[in-house]
Amino acid sequence: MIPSRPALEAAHFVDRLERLVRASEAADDLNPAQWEALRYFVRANRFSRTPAALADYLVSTRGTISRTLTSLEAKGYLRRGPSSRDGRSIECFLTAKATKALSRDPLTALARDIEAACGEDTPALAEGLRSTLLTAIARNGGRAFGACFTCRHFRADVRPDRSAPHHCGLLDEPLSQVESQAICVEQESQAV
Amino acid sequence: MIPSRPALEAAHFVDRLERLVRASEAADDLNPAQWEALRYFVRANRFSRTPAALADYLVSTRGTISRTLTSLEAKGYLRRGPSSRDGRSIECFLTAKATKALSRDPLTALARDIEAACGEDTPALAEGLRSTLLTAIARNGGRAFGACFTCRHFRADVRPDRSAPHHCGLLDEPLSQVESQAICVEQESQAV
DNA sequence: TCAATATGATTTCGACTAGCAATCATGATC
DNA sequence: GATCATGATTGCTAGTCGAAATCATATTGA
Repeated sequence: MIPSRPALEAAHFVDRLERLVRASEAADDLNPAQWEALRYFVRANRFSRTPAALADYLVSTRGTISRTLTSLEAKGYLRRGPSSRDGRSIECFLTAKATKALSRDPLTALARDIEAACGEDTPALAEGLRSTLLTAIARNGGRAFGACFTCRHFRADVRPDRSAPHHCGLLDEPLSQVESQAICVEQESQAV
Repeated sequence: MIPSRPALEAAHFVDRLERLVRASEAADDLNPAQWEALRYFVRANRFSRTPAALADYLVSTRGTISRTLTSLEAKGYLRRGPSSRDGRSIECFLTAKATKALSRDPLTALARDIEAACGEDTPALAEGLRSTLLTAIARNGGRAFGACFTCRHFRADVRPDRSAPHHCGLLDEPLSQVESQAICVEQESQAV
């Protein structure tokens, strides 16, 4: 199937926009892969802050990710520690330096441009891109990494604990309100 | 200014979509930069098929581009020759091998996903992205590289020659119908 | 229970890429 | 015609990536 001209143009624009972002990223002392790692960890829930999950998210290899994290840790953006859930696994935490860096994330500049250019049509654009992403991920056999609360294992308000009222049916763990908004490596769409 | 949530999400989706494309690109014997060079040259008009124009388009340096082109030439995707317009300049031509490679461009797969996901909203998505790109380029002080016929130097149907009826007022050159659709390094928006 | 297998993280290795700065040639300017 | 701007390339260096090997821990199933 040959895509229509608007579809081809849209793909080109995605490509060029991303290249502009990458050009800005080099200005800091972080490279594109390192930026993406920071962006991931700040949005990932506690089941998903591992090198392997990041490798899946970025469609990269674990070896490559390992070195990216070593580099981030050396520069003081990240701390690695053993996982309490799995003896093989490593858990990653962002430092205050990382949080500060994220406040000047070049991707935020792109978001501003989107808003300036699209105005009230921004939500429609976001929805179109979201559904495109899901289509593309399905085609490539990858994982969606959607928000926790959109998952079919999510159970809302089933616990008496007010600080963690929700529940993950897959991992059998309580979930706070904030956690339910985070992205999760295990997330699966509601629809069957 | 802090962007709205939909704007931030849209930016994230652009980022992730591009990463998926990059992951597919590695499957061929071309790397991302080489793919982008091929995509550029197949769409660039004859005033724009130079290393310097490509460097501007990709927001890269001429040294880097020079090496990318050397690599493409060694692999048989590209041919470099002297420019007839400028003794310092080099003109690049894609080979049949490049044309064939472009038919399996991973970015075309993205275009298909866009069309599958957005259906009749695809043109609206393309417009939103186009106007975002123009905003982003303006902010970064770059060049737009728009289609020739959208340029303020473009003069339609001013020549008797049916094979090249249009005219570029900046370079003082005749333009064919096909050329007027191509992207141009000199393109400037109509609006003042 | 315990061997076989799967998964998670890391490291080594080699190929490649990027940007910077220097160099050389040609064009444009005054 | 001297000076400066522009176009292309290359040496240098730092850094990136992926594949494969290695080691540790979990999981599975006979």
